[in-house]
Amino acid sequence: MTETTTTADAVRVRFCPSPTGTPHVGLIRTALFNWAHARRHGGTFVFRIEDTDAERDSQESYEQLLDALRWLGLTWDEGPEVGGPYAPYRQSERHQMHMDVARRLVEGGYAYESFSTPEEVEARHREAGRDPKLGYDGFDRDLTEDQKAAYRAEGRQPVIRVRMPDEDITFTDLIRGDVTFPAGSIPDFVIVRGNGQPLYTLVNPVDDALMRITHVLRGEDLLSSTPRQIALYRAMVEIGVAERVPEFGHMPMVTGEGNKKLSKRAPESNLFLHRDRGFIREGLLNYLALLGWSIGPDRDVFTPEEMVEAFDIRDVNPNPARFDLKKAEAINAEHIRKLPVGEFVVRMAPYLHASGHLSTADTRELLPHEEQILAEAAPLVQTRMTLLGEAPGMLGFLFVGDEDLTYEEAALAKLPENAAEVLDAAIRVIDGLEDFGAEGQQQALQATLVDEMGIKPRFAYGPLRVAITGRLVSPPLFESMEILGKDHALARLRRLRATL
RNA sequence: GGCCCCGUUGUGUAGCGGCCUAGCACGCCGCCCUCUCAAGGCGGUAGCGCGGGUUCGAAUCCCGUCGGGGCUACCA
Repeated sequence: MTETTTTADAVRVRFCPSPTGTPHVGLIRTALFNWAHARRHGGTFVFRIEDTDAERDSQESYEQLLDALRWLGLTWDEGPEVGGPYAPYRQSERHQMHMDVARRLVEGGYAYESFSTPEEVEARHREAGRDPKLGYDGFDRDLTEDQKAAYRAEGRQPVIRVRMPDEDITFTDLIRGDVTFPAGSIPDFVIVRGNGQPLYTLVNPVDDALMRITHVLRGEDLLSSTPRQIALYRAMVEIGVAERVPEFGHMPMVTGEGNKKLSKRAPESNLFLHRDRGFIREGLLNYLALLGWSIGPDRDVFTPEEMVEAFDIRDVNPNPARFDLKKAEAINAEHIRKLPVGEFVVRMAPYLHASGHLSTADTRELLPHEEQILAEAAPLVQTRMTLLGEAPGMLGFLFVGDEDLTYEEAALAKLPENAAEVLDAAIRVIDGLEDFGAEGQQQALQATLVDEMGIKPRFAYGPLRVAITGRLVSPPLFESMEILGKDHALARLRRLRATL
C-alpha cells in the first residue's frame, strides 16, 4: 500500500439525497461510490436525508430511498432507522442546529443580513451599466444598525448571506485535480430565507461538518457550488463548528441520449423500473460502477465485494458516461448466469408469482410440484435470460393446464404446411415410448420424423415446440416435455393437432 | 453572457513519453455448434476532435482552438 495522502483519521462519507421523486440511477451510482469508498477504507457510510424543501419532499420518496439502498445492499452505518452518534439524520429535525450556526456566522461577521430584493439588485446593475445577470452585488454587506432598522420598519425580512472572501478559491478535487475559482466570480450567497427557513447552501455543509464528514463525493453538477461551501467551511472552522474542510471529489454526470444529463423523466433513469424488469442487484451495481470506473484492463464483470476491494475514488474517470441499457442488460445476464441455481430460483420466484404462475413469491412456501418443476427447469433457462422478468414468458407453459396454454400468434403463423402430419407422427412415436427421457425422445423422434420422413429438424420440431410451449422460443423441447410428463405432452400435441 | 468541468471506435473503458501497426467489454456483421432461442467458440467492423509546440520519440506533456456538458434561485 503506497498511501501518500495522509488521512490518518477514519473515513466518513455520506449519501444525502433529498426525498423528491423516485430514485434515479445517477443518484444510486453516487451512493454506490460513497459506499465503496467507505468499505474500502474501513470507514463509515452515513445516510442523511436532506428534506429541507417542504414543497417537494415526500414521505413516499423517503421510503423509496430506504427501499432502494436496502435492495441493493448498500447498507449504511449511520442514518435513518439505524441511528448513530450524530443523530438525527433527517435534516428537517436538525433545524435548531442549523439556525444556531447561522446566528454564530452572523455574529462572527462571516455572514450578514441582506434586505435587497432581486429586482433592486438588477436595477443597480443596470444603472451602473453592468450585466443585470451578474447576481447579488454585495450592497448590504456593511449596513449600519440604523439602516437595517429602517428596512425592518418597511416590513422587509432579511435573508442571510455569506460574505465571500476576496481571494481565489482553489481545492484539489479527488477526481479532477486542482480546480480554481477566481476571486469575485461568486456572489455572496443566501443561506437563510427571509422567512427564516435555512437553505441547502447552509444545511448541507453544516451537517457535513457536524457529522465529521471527511470526503464529500458527489455529482459534477455540484462542482460549481464547492467554492461557496469551502468559504462557509472556513468560516465554520473559525467559529469552531468544523474541524477542517473535507476533501471533495466530483463524479461525472450520467448522461442519456444527446449527452445531456439523464433526465428524471427518462424511463431508464428510474431505478425501480430496472428492478421490475428483472435486474438483479449484482448486475445493476456492476453496471453502475462501470459508469466512470473500471476494475481493470481486461475485465468488466465483478461482484460488489470485488469492487470494494479494488475501488479507489482517484481512479474514477472525470468524463461523463452515457447510460447504455444494452450493456447494462448484458452485464446483468452475466450475473444471472453466475448465480447458483438454487439462488436463481429464489430470485425468479417473485416474478413468476406476480405473473400468476406460482402460488407464492417465497420459495420456502412453494407447493411440492412447483418446487419440482423449478428445480428441473431452472438450469434450462439460466443462460437464456437477460432479465428475471423474462421468466414468466420462458417458463409459464410449465405452470398452466394443457387446455389453458395460449399460442403466440407468430408461432401459429410459422407452422409449416405439414404441421398436422408432423404432429400425428410425433404423437404416434411418443405414445409408444417407454423411456420418456429427453434422450430417448430425441432418438425416437429423429428416427421417425427426420430419418424416415425426411423432414428437416427445424420443421420437424417446430410444430412440437408450439404445441408444448405455445412459443417460437423456449427452453429445450425434449427436456420441456420430460418435465411436463408424457400424458401432458401428448395432450398438448393432440390439442394443437385438433385445431389444424 | 460569466464561471467551472470534460474530450480514445456507436457506447463504456484500458492507456500515465518508447511494450500502441491503440487492448478489453457491450453493440453490430459473418461463420461454427445446434430441436428454437440463448450460452459457448472463431473472425470482422470502427477510435486517440483539430492545430501548433516540447522531445530522438506523444493518445500520453504544454499552449491554442473547436466541440460537448454543468452551474449561474430566498431548489437540492
